[in-house]
Amino acid sequence: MAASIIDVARRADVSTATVSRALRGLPNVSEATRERVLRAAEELQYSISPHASSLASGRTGTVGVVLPFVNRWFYSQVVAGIDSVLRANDHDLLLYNLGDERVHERFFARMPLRRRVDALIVLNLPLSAAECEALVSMEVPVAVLGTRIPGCWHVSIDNAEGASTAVRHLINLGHRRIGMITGALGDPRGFTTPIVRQHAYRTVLAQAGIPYDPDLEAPGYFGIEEGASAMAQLLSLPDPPTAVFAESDQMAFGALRTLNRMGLKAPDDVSVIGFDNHETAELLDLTTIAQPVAHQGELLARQILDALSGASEEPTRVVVPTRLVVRGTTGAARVARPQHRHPSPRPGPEPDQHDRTTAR
Amino acid sequence: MAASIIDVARRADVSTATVSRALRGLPNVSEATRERVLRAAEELQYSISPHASSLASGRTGTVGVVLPFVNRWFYSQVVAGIDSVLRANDHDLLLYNLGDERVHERFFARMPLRRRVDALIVLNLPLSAAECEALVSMEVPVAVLGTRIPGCWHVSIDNAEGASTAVRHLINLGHRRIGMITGALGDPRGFTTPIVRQHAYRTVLAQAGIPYDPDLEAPGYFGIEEGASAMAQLLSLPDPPTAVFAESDQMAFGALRTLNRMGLKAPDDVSVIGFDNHETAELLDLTTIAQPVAHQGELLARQILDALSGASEEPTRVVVPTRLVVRGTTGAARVARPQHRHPSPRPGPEPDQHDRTTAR
DNA sequence: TCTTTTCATGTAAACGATTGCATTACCTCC
DNA sequence: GGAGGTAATGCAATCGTTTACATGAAAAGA
Repeated sequence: MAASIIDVARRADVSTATVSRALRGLPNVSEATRERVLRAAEELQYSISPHASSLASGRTGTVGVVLPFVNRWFYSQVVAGIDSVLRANDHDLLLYNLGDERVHERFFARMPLRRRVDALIVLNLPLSAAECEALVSMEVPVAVLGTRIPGCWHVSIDNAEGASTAVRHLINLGHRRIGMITGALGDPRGFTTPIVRQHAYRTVLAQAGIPYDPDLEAPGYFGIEEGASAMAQLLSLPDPPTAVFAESDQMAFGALRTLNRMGLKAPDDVSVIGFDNHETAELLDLTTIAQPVAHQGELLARQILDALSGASEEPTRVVVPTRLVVRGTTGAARVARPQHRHPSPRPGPEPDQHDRTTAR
Repeated sequence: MAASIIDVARRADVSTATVSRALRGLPNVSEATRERVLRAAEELQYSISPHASSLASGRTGTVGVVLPFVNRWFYSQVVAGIDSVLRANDHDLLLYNLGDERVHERFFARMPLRRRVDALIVLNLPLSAAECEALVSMEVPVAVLGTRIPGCWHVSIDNAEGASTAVRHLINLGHRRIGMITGALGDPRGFTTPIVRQHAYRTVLAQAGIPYDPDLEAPGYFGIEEGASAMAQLLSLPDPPTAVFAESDQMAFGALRTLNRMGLKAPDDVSVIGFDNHETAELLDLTTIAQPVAHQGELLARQILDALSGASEEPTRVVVPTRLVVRGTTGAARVARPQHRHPSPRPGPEPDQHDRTTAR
């Protein structure tokens, strides 16, 4: 049977109140007493009962993390970032994986985290208005990545900027026929990231005077396989793109595989740029837009800790920069192919510096 | 203020005891009453206080997962597997990332999970004898992956079998000079996986009559970068290997990168085989030993649930099979190079079937 | 009709901490 | 030497459940 605070109190010959204060390092405990308590606790191998403690104090010392996939690189990276900060501040991390649609529904029907966590971190979850409200109604600080929820702390990258940089990079290389592999779902429900990126893609093309062609947008749903299919779809066009912007590295990987299987090469046949700087991107020599992934997790955790400590009263929003990383899958557009009537001018020298270029 | 069980009791005009029973679906509650309680709870948006509940019942409904890295593919897969099973059985998952050595020490010094979880799942952690004992002394069921701890439930693959299959595959391709990129740490502390694989490598070579050469074993510490260095080291040997077995795909990726940067190709110059069947392995066309990763997580969770429900009294051990997946990075050994005195015989036809071969 | 069972419900004591308030002892200062 | 202040400690209520036990009513058996 594990020792309780009463046992410690008896052994140190003080009241349980004093034990509680001594153990938590509160003031108003004499040095002698504190030491006696500490020793007693040590000898009895006492460890506090977190449940009793939270029941009495109302604090749980736990932060819930709700996300759609633990097993994808991006999320596991963010979780690692959150964990490191939380852990350093003596908080626990309760993981909620909402991948399955049924789990998702159940979560919002039963609100199992209510009263169980001091705060919530929500990662890239498509949420209905009612669901957002349900979260807010838990009356704990909520920090959000990707999704926009009013009244919540917020961390994000500048998606418009990142996507624009990617597309501009391709244009600078002389490409005019530029496809995009999008991640957009049917119902975004507040998960605006893919929409923002897609919008940036269209805007930049328009600014460059390139006409809009809906056929050049293929859905890849943020998956490798789907990215591969999307690329196949783009290549089957009568006038296929010479460059493709995939809004996630995973989809770009799929795209590269498709090229590979069709005997084509990047960047000789098609330039490919991704988004994320996934750990595998370097291996595959993929040009991409890097975002600080684990760092965003750390920021979320810090926001939460500040909110909890009262240091941050009002929800804040922090935007972290992205960075263009030029590698081997993007290159100058080839001179016009036979079916073009007017050969396009030889592209000028690539204005982006090579490797690790910081955009903006 | 959230409603408590007392509010529900008042509204349904019963005692809190009855509310508790009705809500948990216990017998001995009349249908009429149960319905009344359910409605009252619904109307008040009541949700139970897990802390009060665990304090009173002694159960926490939470399983702790302790691991060295959340942000590596392997672990995030396992966690996803654990999560799915736990979630389906209404258990929560408390994540403990022990990557940092200091966090590790603190964990065992303070045992923060004591009294906080009903059970523990430990993934591939190098643990000292004292640490193992500390875990066992928590007096909750413990399920372990990779590490061996007496008195604990256990899931694993047959590492000896898997590694042997990998090395045999290379031998069957006619290779005689076979290197290994090992993951072994200085102090394994019970994390025997790399040792077992290394031992299998040596044994199979010996069985094939190939003399042991310590220079052919280079440490890669399960990392990409380190795998890359290990490969560089092997290639710098006076008589470099014609094939390399990396005991993890990540290290194999690093190895491939090194080859690539040196202008060499797999399998033309060096054959490479990995271990894990990492999601990226297919992309890089890496031959590897596949293990069911998420599935092992599910098994661990199921063992724990069985232990908790009393269905499994004694710790059990389940071994899941591995499978050789032949892809493009392994090929027949080239005929002997100039410096060899006697040309080795032309290798016979590859006995392993191509792609998706199941090894035992 | 009078036990004996069975079933539904209530009573109240845990569970193991935290914390507002009261108390005591000891200083300090006039 | 008494008033007032401060620091250390104790008392006891409280947090929101669960659950052993008691109770009473209805059903079953004799």
